[in-house]
Amino acid sequence: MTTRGRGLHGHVLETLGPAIAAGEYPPGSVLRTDELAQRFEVSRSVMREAVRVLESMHLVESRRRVGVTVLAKSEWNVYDPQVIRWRLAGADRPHQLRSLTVLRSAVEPIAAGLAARHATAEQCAELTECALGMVATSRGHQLEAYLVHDVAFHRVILNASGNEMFARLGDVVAEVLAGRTHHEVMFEDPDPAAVTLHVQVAEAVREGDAARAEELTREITVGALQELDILAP
Amino acid sequence: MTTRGRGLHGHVLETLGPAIAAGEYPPGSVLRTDELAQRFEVSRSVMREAVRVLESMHLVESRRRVGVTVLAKSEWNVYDPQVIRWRLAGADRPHQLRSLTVLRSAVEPIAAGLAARHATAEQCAELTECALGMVATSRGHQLEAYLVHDVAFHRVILNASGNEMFARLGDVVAEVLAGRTHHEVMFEDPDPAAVTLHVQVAEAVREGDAARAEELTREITVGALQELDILAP
DNA sequence: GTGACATATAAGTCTGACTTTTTGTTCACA
DNA sequence: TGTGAACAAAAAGTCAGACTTATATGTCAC
Repeated sequence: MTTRGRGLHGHVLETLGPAIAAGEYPPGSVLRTDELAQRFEVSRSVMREAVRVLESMHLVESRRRVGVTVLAKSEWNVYDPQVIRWRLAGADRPHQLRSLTVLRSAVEPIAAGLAARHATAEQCAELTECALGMVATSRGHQLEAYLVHDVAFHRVILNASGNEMFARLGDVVAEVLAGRTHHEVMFEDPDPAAVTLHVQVAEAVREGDAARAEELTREITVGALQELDILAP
Repeated sequence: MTTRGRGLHGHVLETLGPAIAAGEYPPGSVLRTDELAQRFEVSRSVMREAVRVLESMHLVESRRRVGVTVLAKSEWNVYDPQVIRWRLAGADRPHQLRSLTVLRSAVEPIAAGLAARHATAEQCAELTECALGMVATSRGHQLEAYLVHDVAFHRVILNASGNEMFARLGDVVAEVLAGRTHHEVMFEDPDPAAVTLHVQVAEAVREGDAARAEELTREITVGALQELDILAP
């Protein structure tokens, strides 16, 4: 699925990246390019390219006479989709999933409000279609099919907001929703109330009712927070 | 300030990156590594490292027998701090500033609410200090000094939220605030009402009043939206 | 027009030699 | 004993050149 492994340098990244993201090398650890090149059985040039990419993600820092130093987590480019994927693949997964869910809860209501203002007729149609798809697959253990429509729904909202920063969070939301279905508690059919909320959001967007779209989406994200026991008492 | 230019490859990036981010090469444009290496008077290895970094930002895609293709803006990693800086430095600046301000308006109120719950005593003290600094410099054309305190204030809020995704938006907010002071309308002293709001947010966080901190911060961000004529009628 | 094949092209890879920066040590001198 | 300047070693940085591989495109037979 995510195994693109474009070229040798890509293969190195897919091994070293997750390892660093999982915290296998504590901050301050020092690696040497030559040694890494030997370990991965690639030439120094290939290894250097991989290190450059890790450096651009602020996962490591390369300094002369010292080596390649692993940086503290607080330095990482945590919005880099690849970093997010690497972290979700490792031991940090639960923590990462919580952070992302909180981010979602901040962004999506505002995005829905904007979508109600800016959505095109086509986007409104897509949204309704997604919502109907969710209703149709909400019973009878069709969790995978339901997930597809759920992800599509939220993607349309984020895109329709007209804000490029929101639009680029589509992958993040997809990852969170998939995580919930595949790894977290989600044995039974989805909550009927949540399904209804999605239908109502689609309605509100179609009617251009920004305030209602925002409020309804807030209810959806509050539900997501509660599922992870992130309370708001 | 931002001119780190670490190594030759860094110098290449600082020229090529902004050019691409500014849209000088339309999506689909094809560059050749050898040609670029000649143009920048560096070896192919150095050029390749630079291309790899641009590729990790999804600004370009490198394919055999084709070359280095510039990707559509919708593919870019718009949360990469370097990409944000490059775009802010170019013709895209106004558009970028608007996107980021909308993002701010979504995130900061939620972050303030969380800060009210999670802030340490030290963070509360810092916050109060920042707010007082803002008050002290809010009159008499001390715009630069005011900006320093303003940026610090919002950084503390984002950090105190305890959410790493929010915390990493500190640079973004700093950039937006600096942009407003340096390039946009900001000839006179800051709005006294805004200053008061910051003081009140500090209060609310200190008292652990999440709902009030959130609401007051929302008022601040709504003000920022209005300054850019992003209405909410 | 369709499909198999050949060819040219540009990225990808490897190697080895050389340069540059920086750290840490050593040694002289106050 | 402490200070500092010179020195040596280590690791990244840079370069040039030869070679490999994938692939877009054109060619030809059918």
